[in-house]
Amino acid sequence: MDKAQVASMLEEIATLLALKPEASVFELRAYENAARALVSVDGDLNQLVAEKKLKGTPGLGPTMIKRVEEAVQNGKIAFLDELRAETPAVKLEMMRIPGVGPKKINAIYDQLHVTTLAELEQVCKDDKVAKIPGFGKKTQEKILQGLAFLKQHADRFRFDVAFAEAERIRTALATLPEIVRLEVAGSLRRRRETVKDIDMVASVDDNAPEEAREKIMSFFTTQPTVISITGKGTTKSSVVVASGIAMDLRVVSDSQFPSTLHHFTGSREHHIPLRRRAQNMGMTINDYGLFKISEGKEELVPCHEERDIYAALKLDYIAPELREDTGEIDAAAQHKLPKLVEQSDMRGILHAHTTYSDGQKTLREMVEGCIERGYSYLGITDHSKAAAYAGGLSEEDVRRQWAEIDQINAELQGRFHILKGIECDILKDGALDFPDEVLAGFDFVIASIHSNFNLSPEEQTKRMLKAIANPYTSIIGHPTGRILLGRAGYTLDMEAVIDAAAEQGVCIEINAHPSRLDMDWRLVRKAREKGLKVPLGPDAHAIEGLDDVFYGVGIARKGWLSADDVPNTYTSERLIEFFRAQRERRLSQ
DNA sequence: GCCGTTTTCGGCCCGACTGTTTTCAGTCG
Repeated sequence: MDKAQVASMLEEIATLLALKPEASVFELRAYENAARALVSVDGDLNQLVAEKKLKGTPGLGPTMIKRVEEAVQNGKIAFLDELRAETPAVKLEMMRIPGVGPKKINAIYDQLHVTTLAELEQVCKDDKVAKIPGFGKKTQEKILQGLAFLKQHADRFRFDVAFAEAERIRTALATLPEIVRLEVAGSLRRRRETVKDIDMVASVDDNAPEEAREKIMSFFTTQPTVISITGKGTTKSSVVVASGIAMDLRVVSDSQFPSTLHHFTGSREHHIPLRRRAQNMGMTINDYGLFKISEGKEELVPCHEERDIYAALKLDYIAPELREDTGEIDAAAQHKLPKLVEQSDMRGILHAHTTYSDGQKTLREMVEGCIERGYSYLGITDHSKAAAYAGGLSEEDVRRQWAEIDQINAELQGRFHILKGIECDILKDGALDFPDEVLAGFDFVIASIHSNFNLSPEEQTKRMLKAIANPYTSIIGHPTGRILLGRAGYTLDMEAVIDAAAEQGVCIEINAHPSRLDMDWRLVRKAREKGLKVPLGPDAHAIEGLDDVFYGVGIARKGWLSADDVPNTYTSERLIEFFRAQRERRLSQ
């Protein structure tokens, strides 16, 4: 039983408590808090429990510790089982319908006794839901729409999909002279790997006439990518865009813009301690501003930018990517936030493929793509021979590629440099796919798993640890193999992997492909704390794939990385020396 | 259920929007 598993059990308790009319909302919140507290605790949970080290963790009181211990020792929590037993499964399913919460669920259940979502759909169609006191036609229609939406989508979208939709509309809106400031907010601005919807905030001049807002909203709701309008007013409008993502636009007076943007950027988890801090300082925050409370009256604290809000709370500016309540507020108070890596820090590409294996472009074309984008080096990493499905390179292919690299490097001397790399398969037993004498010829080696995903967690971890122990391994590629919204990835003990990599001085990449974003930012954070270097790999199979670095930068920032934590921000000379020293140190161990 | 430089009891973030009502409950972020 690991932390994530126990945390999800605590979350389930919170949800089930929400469905119990007599339960206290504060008890419920205590379970939510405990779940999050547990995830961010350091160390192996079994060991923490055995050594009684959970005591003193904020958010984990005596009851919560008892629940966690029970989960670890018995694999279950009796209280959770009790709640499950007394809660019909359909109530949990109904929680996923937008606009439907515990109160409505209980009312529908008590009055109509539905046992499945299909039955719920039927009683809506039979006009029975609208007749429940406090309900009406619109609520019934909204439930039907929500059910249809649930059927169509798993209700989350990949970052890149949502980002592209948001950019289309943002660029269009930016042409309106009425708009003073315009920003994407929400989880998209925080660079979450998947998002539920898109939030956008625009401002108009404080003295702008009502027509200005109306014009903006009409323009917004008639964009070509809008497939349906779910709400239209002068302060907020909601639409669904082509890929099925819901999108909200809020229009506020420019003086309110920083507060509104901040509010809708979230996260909710970040805002809770921030508001508590404000309260302790005699202030209050809402989406219209920051107010000083004196003698019962609220006095606006002028904020021209988001930065001013944090400054008024005696905090360094907290970048949106960090607003997840994972210690950023304390760090900001103590001036200990890192200077986050930026796209402009990136000097070269590590992890790209060519026509030698499964890439679509030649080595030379990939080099040209890098030069056009202002990069000064490319670490080329085609597949090794075990990846037969991807045209993995034989030793002979490798030597042929090295010859071409030497030739192009000679041509481009002083302007651009290609590093000889390989994405070498980690075989089932943890050995690498080339013998040492071949591996020694590469400037660097990315070791990745592409087969045997279904080993037991123990075996998979052992396999990965063996690959890390190989002195020629420079970087571990896409460490969990997950495909966002597609597959979970192989199960292995990532904390053990990070510890081993830290001990041996091996890097773990952030695979920047938007369907992977692997390693996960929560793990990046842990890797940084252990002192790992984390390169960004676009895993490009075509020229445009080089641009995926952008997604990786977002994840690196969410993992609190600075430029110095990311080797491909180094100059090519420094990077080559970094890999050389890494190998020398490991061979001498 | 958790927590404490005003507190071991009495708080716990806050406001808008929607849909239903005619003054408000529920949901959301």
